Amino acid sequence: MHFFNESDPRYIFFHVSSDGCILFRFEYKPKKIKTENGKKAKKRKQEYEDEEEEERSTDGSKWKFLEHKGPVLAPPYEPLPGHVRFFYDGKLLRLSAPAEEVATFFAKMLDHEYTTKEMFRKNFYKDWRKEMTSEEKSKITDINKCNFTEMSEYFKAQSEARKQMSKDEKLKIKEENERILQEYGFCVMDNHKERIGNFRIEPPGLFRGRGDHPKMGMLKRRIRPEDIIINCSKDSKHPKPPQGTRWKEVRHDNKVTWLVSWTENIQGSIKYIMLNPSSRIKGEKDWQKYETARRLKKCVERLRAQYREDWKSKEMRVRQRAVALYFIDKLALRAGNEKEEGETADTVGCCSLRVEHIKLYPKMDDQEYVVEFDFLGKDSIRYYNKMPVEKRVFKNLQLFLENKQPEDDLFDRLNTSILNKHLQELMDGLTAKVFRTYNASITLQQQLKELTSPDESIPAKILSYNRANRAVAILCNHQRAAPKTFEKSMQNLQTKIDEKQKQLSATRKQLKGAKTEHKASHDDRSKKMVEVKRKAVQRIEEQLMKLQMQATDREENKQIALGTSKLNYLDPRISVAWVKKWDVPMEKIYNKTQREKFAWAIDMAEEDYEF
DNA sequence: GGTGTGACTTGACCCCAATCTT
DNA sequence: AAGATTGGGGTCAAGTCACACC
Repeated sequence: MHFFNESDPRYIFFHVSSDGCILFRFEYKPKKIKTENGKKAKKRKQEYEDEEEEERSTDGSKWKFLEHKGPVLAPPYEPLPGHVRFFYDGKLLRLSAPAEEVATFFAKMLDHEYTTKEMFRKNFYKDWRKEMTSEEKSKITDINKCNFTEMSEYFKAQSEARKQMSKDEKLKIKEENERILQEYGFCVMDNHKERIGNFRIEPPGLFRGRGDHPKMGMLKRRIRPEDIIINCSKDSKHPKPPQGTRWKEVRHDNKVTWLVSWTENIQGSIKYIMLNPSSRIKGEKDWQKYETARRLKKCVERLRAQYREDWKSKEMRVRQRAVALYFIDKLALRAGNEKEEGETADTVGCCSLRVEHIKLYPKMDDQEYVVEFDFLGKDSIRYYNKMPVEKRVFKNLQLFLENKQPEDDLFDRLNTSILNKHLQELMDGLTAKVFRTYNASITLQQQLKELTSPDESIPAKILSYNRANRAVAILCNHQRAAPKTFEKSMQNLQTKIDEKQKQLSATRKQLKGAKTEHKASHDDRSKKMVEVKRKAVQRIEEQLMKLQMQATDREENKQIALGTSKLNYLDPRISVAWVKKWDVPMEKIYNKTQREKFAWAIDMAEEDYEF
């Protein structure tokens, strides 16, 4: 059997009226499997299509046929060569293989700051001891007496050697990776060959949580076939476990989209292997998400009026819900589920805000009723913002704060489940996160409208696009650490600009000279010269402008990450429409992967698309 | 309601290969 | 050819939300 490799998605969609809102039913048709030629194939094709028309009905099944090769397991541990030594308390100590493996995890991280953190060291040491022989346990009693430097040096040398490999060797590795990708990186789901997202099982190592994580440094154990659940069709060719091993389970659950799962030992949560964002199943979901956000657009004013009304409610519960919703809407905060204390870093979202996270200022500078937010959100990224709010919100907040300690919940009568139940009643499919999607997308659309000037150049248009994107990223608080090389790369760019500037003035001077000469001689040759110089000036001006745009863009982007909003919050059809409207090449906005992920939108949206 | 679990989306950061510069 | 830079992909942690069960 062989497959199409080029993706040429086709879509069918229906409008379904519900509650005055238009719903879409997504029917995404990526490439078909190309089977044998001839009548038989034609007949099969017809069968597939007949099947497809009736599929995705009401029973919640996600697929009918699923076949894959299973995961790629982590490579087995390779013991260190004899010359790499470990010292305890200054004395050479030969470690057993299991203890050595865990020690190498630590050694590999030695240059990272977190290996100096007490919590990291403590957790590592505790888990490391579990891997030691009783003899090792009795000898090694203090992690501070462990010397991992030779191991660390060895790994550094290894990675150095890898960099120094010849072209041939590198090519071989590349080919091998390609082979593995071809073998394990694709599956067949309902007549389509689809790319798998993460087909490699996570290798063992030391857990590194984000922020101040209580479990940092713990051993993330090796996943064996016996830990792995395979999900595929009964009538498919089941993936084979490695010789002499067996899977934990092979199941055939078409109510879920994952192919492989296992339970991770740090939090005890389940990890999955799923399809790539370019797949039908992910694309449909993505489309659906934006359609829900568009339905919110249609009723958002009604909901806003409602929560403003609720600020006056005599029920505390309702007031809290209404203020929280106001924050979610206005500031694009996340819902804020409760978390188990001591299991994860201490971070919050809207519903889990605590008294200590906000400060109220009846007056601040020339503004009234200012709320200052300062808390750690997802991934322990700090959210800091000062916002003037309406008097009624302010008064409510004062009320919520009464008689509370800093560590008490701000919204003590509210959680995400209550909030989402309420939202569900207001609009079918509405949850807290839809507001983020809606506000992000609507902001992009508005900003694009506002910032794009019809007669600016393509680079200027791209700057406008990035600025619109940036407005969203700021709204959603998508920050990044300023790149380590930021200052330098900025400087380099500035040098380039200075040089261009010099070049420009030199060329301008030449143009002037050419003009004078032409005035004097009036011959063809001097006329040509003027033209040549004029063109040169123009070209250099363009180059200079492009550089300046780039510099502005980069500077403004120093601590802002655009990727997350682009990938997860912005209805791609807005961008596609914009690109088509202004004749900006699609590649300037979406790279190859993004174009694959958003193939449905590129296909669907015309320049008049309105979110 | 409260709690636990499962499935799926969102998120920042790291690394490396491709590309650009010297 | 070697070194520097950068974009993009991969990684895997950390969210959201639905649902089952009591």
